Amino acid sequence: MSNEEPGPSDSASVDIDSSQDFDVDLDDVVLEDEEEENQGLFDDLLSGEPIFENKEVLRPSYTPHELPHRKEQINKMATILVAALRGETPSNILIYGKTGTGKTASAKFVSQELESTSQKYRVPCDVEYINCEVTDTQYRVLAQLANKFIEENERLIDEWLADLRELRESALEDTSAFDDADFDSIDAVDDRIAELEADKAEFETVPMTGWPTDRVYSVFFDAVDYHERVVVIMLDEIDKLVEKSGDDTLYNLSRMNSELANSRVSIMGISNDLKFTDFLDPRVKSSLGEEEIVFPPYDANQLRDILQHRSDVAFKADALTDDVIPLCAAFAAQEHGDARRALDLLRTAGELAERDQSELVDEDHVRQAQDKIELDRVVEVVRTLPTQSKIVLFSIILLEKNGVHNVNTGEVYNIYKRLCEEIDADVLTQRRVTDLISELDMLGIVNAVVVSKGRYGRTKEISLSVPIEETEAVLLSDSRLGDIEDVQPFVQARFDN
DNA sequence: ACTCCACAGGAAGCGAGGGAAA
DNA sequence: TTTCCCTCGCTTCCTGTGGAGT
Repeated sequence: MSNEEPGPSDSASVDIDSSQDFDVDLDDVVLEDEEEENQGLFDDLLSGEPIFENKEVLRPSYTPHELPHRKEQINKMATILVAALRGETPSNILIYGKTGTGKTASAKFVSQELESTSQKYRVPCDVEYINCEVTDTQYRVLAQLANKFIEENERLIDEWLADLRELRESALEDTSAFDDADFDSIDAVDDRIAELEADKAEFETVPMTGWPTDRVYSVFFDAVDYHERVVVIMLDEIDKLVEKSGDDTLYNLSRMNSELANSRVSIMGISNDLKFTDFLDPRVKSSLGEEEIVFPPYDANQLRDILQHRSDVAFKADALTDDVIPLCAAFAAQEHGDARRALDLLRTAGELAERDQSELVDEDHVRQAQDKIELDRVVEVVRTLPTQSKIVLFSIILLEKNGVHNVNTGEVYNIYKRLCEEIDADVLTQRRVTDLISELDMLGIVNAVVVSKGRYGRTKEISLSVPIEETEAVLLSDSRLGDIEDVQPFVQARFDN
């Protein structure tokens, strides 16, 4: 404990010092060279009456303290999880609902409440959150959990050690300190301290990769079972985990309880996909789905409520015209009642209004925001695509630009091969290109439908579902694809065949 | 009723690249 | 150093298939 204190504060002070030095340097430069021009660069922007009061509450990362229209689901979760506070194992829970229906927000809210209540009543209870879209293999889930619990155990041991040392100090002066404690001599306390320190030294963090999975499992198991507690493991986007690496993880987690001596584990799965349990082993399915909670999509009225709630905090009074919120709600309701989308729209509309130096957010800004969000998403997705996918997408664009709609896989592959030769990239097999096209389909960049043309075989009919000019521009900004100068020959070759 | 196209997409497995342990 | 282990992108080999043409 005592040796920790100087450490962080030391390094922190160094950081501050160095950054201050840096600032001073910068200021000097600016003052010398460009005083005039820089004056007022931000002043103009600042002088416009800002529309926002607190933009943070419109961001997806913000967890509200109140979730309108989700009382029922939250109460149900709480009634199930309250068992944890009595030291019993809560039933496993499965939560279903489309994106932006408040699943994650509600679950996080409940788990925060659970943890704070458990502290109040001094019942050991931990909630661990894992997003399975990021952590999508058994190894990684177990490793992440293991490390979190090791960290938690170390923190606990430090706490206990501090208590014990305090007890030891006071006992040295007056043995009556042992009256309320579990120890009756200094030696006993010393033994316990030594024991805890040995335990702490034994913990080893799990590396990102390298270990056999069963070893990770046993480290995780020991870390959880280190002392008495109830553990709730929240697996967000659990369907992604099952899709990618099967149900082994869930099987292992759900049968843990029968082997744990001190602690109890309960799983809370959150899924976008109502049918993902179809792929599960029946045993896993029944144990996981002990309790199911469904989050229905919000309707336009509910979305309006939510937006109203947040906008009261987010915007200055009277910054919105009357039709802004209903319009955001209506747009988002079309997108299967996605509240995240609705908030995004509202925030972007506000930003656009701010950029216009307008004092009011109006209907027009919302419509612009609708387009902007979609375009931004596409640009970002396309920009970060791997090179091979970019080449495939570019092939599709070339065909589309030359008036060939509903292209099939074979045609795309032919153009793709020529492009690869041109820019000296590896040529992948058609099998692989099929997969890349499916990925583009899932990202919503193209639309690929399997159709049968009878005598003329079965293939995918592929069409672009994003604006062609902008997408092409993004692709050409890639250094490798930028080399392609004359594209005509590629498409021309197609008509020659 | 049967054929047969042009693929879709599953299964297995390879090899490079991350890393750990002996 | 060698030997394991996990992950990822990819290939090879394969079986499956809707429906126009016959």
